[in-house]
Amino acid sequence: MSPKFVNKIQKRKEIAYLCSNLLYEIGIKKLTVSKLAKCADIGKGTIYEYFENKEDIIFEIISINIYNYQKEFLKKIKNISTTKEKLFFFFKFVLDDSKDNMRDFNAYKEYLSIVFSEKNVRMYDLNKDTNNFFEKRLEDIINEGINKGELKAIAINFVESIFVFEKGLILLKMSRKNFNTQDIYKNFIDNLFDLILEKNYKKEKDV
Amino acid sequence: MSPKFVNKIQKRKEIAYLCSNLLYEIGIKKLTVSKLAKCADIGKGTIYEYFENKEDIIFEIISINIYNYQKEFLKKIKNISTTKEKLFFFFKFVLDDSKDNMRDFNAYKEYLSIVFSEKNVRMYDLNKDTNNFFEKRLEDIINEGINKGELKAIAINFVESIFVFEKGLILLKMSRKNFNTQDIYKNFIDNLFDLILEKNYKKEKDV
Amino acid sequence: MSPKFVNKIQKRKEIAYLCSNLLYEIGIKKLTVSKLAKCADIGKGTIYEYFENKEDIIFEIISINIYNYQKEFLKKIKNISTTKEKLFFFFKFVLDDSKDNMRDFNAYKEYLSIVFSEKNVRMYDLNKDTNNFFEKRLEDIINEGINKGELKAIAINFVESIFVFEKGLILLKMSRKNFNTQDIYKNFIDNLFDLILEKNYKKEKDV
Amino acid sequence: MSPKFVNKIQKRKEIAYLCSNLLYEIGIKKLTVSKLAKCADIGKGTIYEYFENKEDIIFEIISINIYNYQKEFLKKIKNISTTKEKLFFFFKFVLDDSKDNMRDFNAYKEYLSIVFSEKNVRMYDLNKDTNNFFEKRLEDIINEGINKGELKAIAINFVESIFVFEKGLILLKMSRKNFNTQDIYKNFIDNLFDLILEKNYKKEKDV
DNA sequence: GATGAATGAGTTTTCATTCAT
DNA sequence: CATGAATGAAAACTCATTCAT
Repeated sequence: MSPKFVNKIQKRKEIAYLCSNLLYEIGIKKLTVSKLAKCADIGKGTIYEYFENKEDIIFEIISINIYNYQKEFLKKIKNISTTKEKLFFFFKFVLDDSKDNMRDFNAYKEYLSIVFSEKNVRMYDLNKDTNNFFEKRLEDIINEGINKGELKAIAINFVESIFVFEKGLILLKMSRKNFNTQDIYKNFIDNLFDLILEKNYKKEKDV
Repeated sequence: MSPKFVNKIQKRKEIAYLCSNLLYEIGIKKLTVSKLAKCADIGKGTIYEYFENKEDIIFEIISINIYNYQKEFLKKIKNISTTKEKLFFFFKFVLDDSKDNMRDFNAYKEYLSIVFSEKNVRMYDLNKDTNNFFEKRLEDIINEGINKGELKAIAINFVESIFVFEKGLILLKMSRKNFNTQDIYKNFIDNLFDLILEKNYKKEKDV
Repeated sequence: MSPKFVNKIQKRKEIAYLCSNLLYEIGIKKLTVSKLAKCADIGKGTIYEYFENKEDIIFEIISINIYNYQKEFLKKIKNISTTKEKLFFFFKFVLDDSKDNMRDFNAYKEYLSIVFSEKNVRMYDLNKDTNNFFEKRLEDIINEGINKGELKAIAINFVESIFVFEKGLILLKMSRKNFNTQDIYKNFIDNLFDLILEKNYKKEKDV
Repeated sequence: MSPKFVNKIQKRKEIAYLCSNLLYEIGIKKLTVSKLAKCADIGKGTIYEYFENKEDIIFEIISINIYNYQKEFLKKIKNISTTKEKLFFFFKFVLDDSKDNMRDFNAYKEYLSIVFSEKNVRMYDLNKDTNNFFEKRLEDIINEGINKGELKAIAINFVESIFVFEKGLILLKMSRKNFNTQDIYKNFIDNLFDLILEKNYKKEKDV
């Protein structure tokens, strides 16, 4: 609990944050410690004052990225009213081709490419936590929809499948050139809502 | 019978086949041309007689793997009768933890890690073709089920979503330690069959 | 004196002749035994039936090139009448930018680059012989001019300098981009002829 | 006095200078980055901290050699009084067989072997600059001789030819074993001075 | 005699990590 | 604490030469 120790953790985050953009810009394969040091405007040796090795700093960068994405997610979803819109927001990550979102999407892609090619326990754990976080958020959305009377009670059974479906879209978008996720999402969501939307809401939509 | 002229294409495949296990065992990151040569029991230079570069041999290994998997898939699915069993077989890739299947699964994981971290056009193309192949097979399965009266006609609308769902399971299994795909699959398939199975078939099941 | 032995020498020349163009086209640095074999339409191993090593075949190619150039030189110079024209023809090698001549010029450039970078005795000897041949030809030209009364007797003293001057032009043309040898040659030859041309010839020219 | 910041340009020159001898001793063909590193007593990787690639360090070595030669040339020529002696000094490069001079001569030979076998723009440019420098110096020598009344005014017309002649001697010395340049030079210079020396100077000499 | 398949020594180059200052 | 200079292990790739057929 010495202030020195706190500073170390703080500085770790600062450095990682500064390097955040670099990762998704040039990709992990071309990322070097030299470039990271230059990007954070510190010496190459200083990197090793705060990080065990290259893997460590990459992990920190990705952690911060994910943490920020989650924080942002929670903040923004508050302002969304209907369940359908919330679901759409949940899928925004895989639907939105804006520069900002693609930054996050590509960062996640780099992240997965590590997870797939290395047996990195921390990365696996981080991924599990992230998955759990977002699956929980999806559950929240559905539960709220049920409580508000928008959705049928059985909707809760679909949480898992919806979550998996989103992962599938992610994989396809990552592994295909110019893969159109929007159309597939629309088709999916229409079929889904036929099953889980409460009648009065459906009618409103039809009218 | 003199080896004066070697069938280069044939030898390419032989070498790639011999190295096939190495790829999924040690992963692309630790794969070196030296190791590949040793694994195929040939000289380092010989690799370059048959492959342009390291990327070329990796591509060949993966191509062969995928090609063999597809061939095997077509052969085996012929002997399966019911639609439900066929679907299960379609998902076998992501459900079966046997050594043999994990070999293929891990090979595909290595493959995706390349696709994610490099901008390799051939890899993207191969991926597209493979995706198309399997989505088509899924369509065949569903269509057959409809024609045989097992499934409702609307089932065809679900092909895309089922395909995406499988991809989602793949991503999750690849990025999570000991991820249990079976339970999720069962839940998904039960919900799905409630929607697309013809009544008489459902009753049979219930009885 | 067995016919087999004669055939070997003959075949050496045939192979070298076929590869002659390849040398100046791609340069010694990029010349490989594989390419040589392909160019002569024989097997790589066959090269080593007729040549000791790579250096040996390069030497043979260059020898042939030089030999042919000399043969051609002797044939063509016969049809030239005046001394000035003969001298011009002597300098043709360094003045003529035609494709054909540049082929020979570049071949000689490659040749010198070997002589300069390796301590190859045969190359040195070949070069000496070639130098001697052409210096002798220059002497012939000048002597003939004197005998015909075109040149002053002292002209013979300039043979060596003229020869060296030509080498200087060669070096400059080889080591400079778009080096204009013609103007320098004209200037040189005019000054020279002021000194060595017999008066009556000079007058003719002035009138 | 901390070595935290090394003057990269300075160190470049230092390394290149240390490797200078190696180049002319073993020649470019046998020069490897490993040997260069060992010669400069640094690690192989350190070479790449200061040079882009192998070509880059070779270029630096040669540049330094040429630069030093020019500096030395200017310094020494100041102390020479007569034009004839100055001319002799100008030709020293191709006449002097002392170890020191041969070092420079061989370095230039290696340099030309690169220029001849590669299409290296920087090398071409360096060569042009060097040529221009020395042709200008030759002009200075002749002009001075004219101004001092040693030489006839027409001597200036011979600058170019003298320059080319020197290049010819260089080529011959480089491509011939034990080529005697001195005799040829003497013959040349005597003929030349018959033409361009002012009468009183000639008489002095004769007397 | 002819051949081309096989090879491995040798080359350039990269870059995570160390360590003296 | 901070640093950047130094490094060498490791990697991809080349190609002259050998040799079994």
